[in-house]
Amino acid sequence: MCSVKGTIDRRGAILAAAGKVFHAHGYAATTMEAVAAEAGVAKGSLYNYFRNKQDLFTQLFAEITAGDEAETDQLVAEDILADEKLQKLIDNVFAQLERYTAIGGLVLEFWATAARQTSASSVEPQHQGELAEMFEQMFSRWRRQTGAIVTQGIESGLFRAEIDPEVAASLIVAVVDGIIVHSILDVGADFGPHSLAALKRGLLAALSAWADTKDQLDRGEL
Amino acid sequence: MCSVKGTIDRRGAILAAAGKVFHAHGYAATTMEAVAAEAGVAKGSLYNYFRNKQDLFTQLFAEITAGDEAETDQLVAEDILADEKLQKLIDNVFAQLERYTAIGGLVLEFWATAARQTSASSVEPQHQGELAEMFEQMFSRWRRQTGAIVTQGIESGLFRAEIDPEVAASLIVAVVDGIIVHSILDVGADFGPHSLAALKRGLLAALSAWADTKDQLDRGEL
Amino acid sequence: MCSVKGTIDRRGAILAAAGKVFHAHGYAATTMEAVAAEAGVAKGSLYNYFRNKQDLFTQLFAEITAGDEAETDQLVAEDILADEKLQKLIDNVFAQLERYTAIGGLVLEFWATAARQTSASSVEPQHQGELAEMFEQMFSRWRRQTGAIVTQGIESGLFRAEIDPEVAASLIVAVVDGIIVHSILDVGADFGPHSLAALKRGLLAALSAWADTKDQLDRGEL
Amino acid sequence: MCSVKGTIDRRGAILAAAGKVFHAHGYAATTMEAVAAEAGVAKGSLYNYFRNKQDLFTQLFAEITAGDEAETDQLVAEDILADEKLQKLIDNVFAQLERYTAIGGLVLEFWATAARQTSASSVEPQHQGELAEMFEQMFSRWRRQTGAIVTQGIESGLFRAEIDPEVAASLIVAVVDGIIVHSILDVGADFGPHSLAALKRGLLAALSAWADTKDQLDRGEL
DNA sequence: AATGAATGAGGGTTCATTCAT
DNA sequence: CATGAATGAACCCTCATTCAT
Repeated sequence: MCSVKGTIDRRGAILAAAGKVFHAHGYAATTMEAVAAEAGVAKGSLYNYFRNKQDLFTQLFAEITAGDEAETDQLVAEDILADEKLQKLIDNVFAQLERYTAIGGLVLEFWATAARQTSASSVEPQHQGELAEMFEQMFSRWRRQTGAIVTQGIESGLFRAEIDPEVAASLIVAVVDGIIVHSILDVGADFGPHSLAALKRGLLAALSAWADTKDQLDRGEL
Repeated sequence: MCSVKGTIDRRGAILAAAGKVFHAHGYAATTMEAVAAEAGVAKGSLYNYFRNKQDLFTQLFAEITAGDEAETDQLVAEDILADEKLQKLIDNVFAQLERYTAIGGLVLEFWATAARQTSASSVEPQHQGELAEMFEQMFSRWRRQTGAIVTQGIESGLFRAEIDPEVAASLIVAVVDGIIVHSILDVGADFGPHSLAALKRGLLAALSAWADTKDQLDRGEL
Repeated sequence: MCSVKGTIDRRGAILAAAGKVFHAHGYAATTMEAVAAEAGVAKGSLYNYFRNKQDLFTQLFAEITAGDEAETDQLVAEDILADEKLQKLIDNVFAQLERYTAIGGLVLEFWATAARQTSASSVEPQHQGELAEMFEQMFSRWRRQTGAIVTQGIESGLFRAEIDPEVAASLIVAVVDGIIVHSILDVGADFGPHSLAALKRGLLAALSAWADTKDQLDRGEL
Repeated sequence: MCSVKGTIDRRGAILAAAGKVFHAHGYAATTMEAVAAEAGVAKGSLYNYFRNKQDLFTQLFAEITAGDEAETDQLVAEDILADEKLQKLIDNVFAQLERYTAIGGLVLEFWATAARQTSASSVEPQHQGELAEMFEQMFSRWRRQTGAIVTQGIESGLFRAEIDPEVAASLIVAVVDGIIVHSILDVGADFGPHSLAALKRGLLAALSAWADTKDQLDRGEL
């Protein structure tokens, strides 16, 4: 409405381009020129929307992860059994495996490099902190939400009472992230529907109170 | 014998320095100058031992992972029960978590960037191939060894017969690597002895034939 | 017209600077920094106009030799006697001796080194091929044009019929280039107007049919 | 006698190796390491025999040209006709064309680069002067000897009296060097026996007193 | 806002030369 | 004399960032 002719969403276009290029080449090997070319704008224009390369990356990350929190919070609040919730949670992740893989590579790389730096570099530490904080938040939210589901399961008697929800959440998140990482690394492991089912079965087996689980098994539901 | 004092292990010193600097700054942000400084040698000296930066990295990786295969193969061949073997395997990994963490960041970064690419970069593809192959081998060995243990467990009736050893191995490796990654990223999750025990318990619960597991649980062994 | 003042010809300035510096120091001893300094631009700016050092050199060569072909072709086509044509051709060369001397050193050096090689060097063979091809073309054009004049002379009865135009052209070009080389090397030989006249006289004596030449000699024209 | 076992001529071996490598790669692209490898000695050993790279090159040049002077002086002193002498001189050069080609490339390159330098370079100018002087001497000797033959020819009435021996010598040397250069550059010109004969014929035609030459032509000797 | 030429610090790598053994 | 590891100056080239238009 306010954008009449060619006033396309430049910022969006740049972010989209950045997503492609960062994913294709990694952070270090991505040049601002390549992003500009992919976005169809001039190199200098990037700096009208983003302070610098790191800022571009940070905002890209924010863009990609935006919306995840709300979605998952909604799932946590749904009125279904905890085991089903957990399965849905996992299904959701794997349904978006591609997206997570895309961003995952960047997270890994970025963390593996700049974010860990203590000294060095002419990059202003401020920006790094921004990204580090975003990472931290993403993971802690992820654990918190998973922990909530586990707690629900324990409270409803579905999961074994002696389970520590925090520990369980950490481990569950670790499995899922491990799979994502293996997918990113494309390391030979195959995570098709078969593996996915096995994963869910295994997780529930580990979490479930025996009777219930056994019943489910008997009913052939797992 | 005649070379005790003066014959310093320059190559070793450089590798050690490279390990530190790579770990601290990541691959891209590590300068050969920094490595040289850390090693206490001149920049040019690095090239007496390593063809280039990539070669230094590759050989560092080889150095760090050397010995792992034999050690684990030995474990696989031991004459103990599969569940105990699996626990030992995991214990081994976590006992060396620090070492894996050190190299892990580099693996992640490297894979997340250069290794995924076929085009780009002026780096000779040969070296990337070398490293890629080493990665591939490391992971596939890791899965193979884990799978062997799972198979042993199934054959001895300890683990449920319907388990696909390959799938199980992939998932187990994924959990473990997920934890390593989380450790690398230092993302807020705590993987102390408590979590470790829970992990082992959960894994065995997911793998075990019910009766046996239940017995063990009854005996309070898990 | 609207760009009179500010629109400096950066590329031209760099080429001019490169000409000076290459000529003064030779290819190998010329640093991009020196060229940049001479041109009054930053080091990095060179790479906005030329892909690399070789490309700069190649384009410099192309720039210098541009226009020669057309000019000489025109001479060949003129409606004057072959012996006069030949003399004009030589006069032209020597009138531009300075320019040929400037570029000649580079040609010699380049050919004497990199261009002879197929292996070695990290330089992309493509560029060398480019330059090698330009050299080849320059020399073959040179011979072709000279050969055409000789043929004209033979056909008109001015030159001896038993002369092989190709051989004669090769030799004539060799003399001229030999003189250029000696000038480049500044090796003590003096090629003033006196020598030039002697050269032309000698050449025509060697080429001419006896009767005519003798007549000319008798008339004191040579 | 004084060299019993392995005391081979190290210096000679190095020079031979240097000749090969310099010829193959040119001065700039030749590394001391490559020379050492070719010679089968350690890099450091080169510096026991030669002060530095330039010195090695200079001494190589001296070695190669040694003996030429005496040989040609002998020819000049022989008791044969001047035209035959000239032909022999040329024959000699072309009989050794390969050797001259080998050294020629280096002369050209060296002159084209280091020797012309006025400022710059950390190389001590002293060495350059040495080489420059050697070049100068080689060419001036070459002209002097040729001039002597021309003078003999004039005095004996074989060559035209009005010829300036110095100019003629300069031109003759220029032709010959031109051909050498073209051979070095391998520029498409073919200088087989046919061309060689034509060259000699042409030269004598240009030099010769008419009657004599005509007689020779009539006798079919040219 | 958009552009893209200009910048220049910095990185990886080479190699002539030295010197301790 | 022989060796070859060590050195470090220097080079080519990249690319994030700026700024005049």
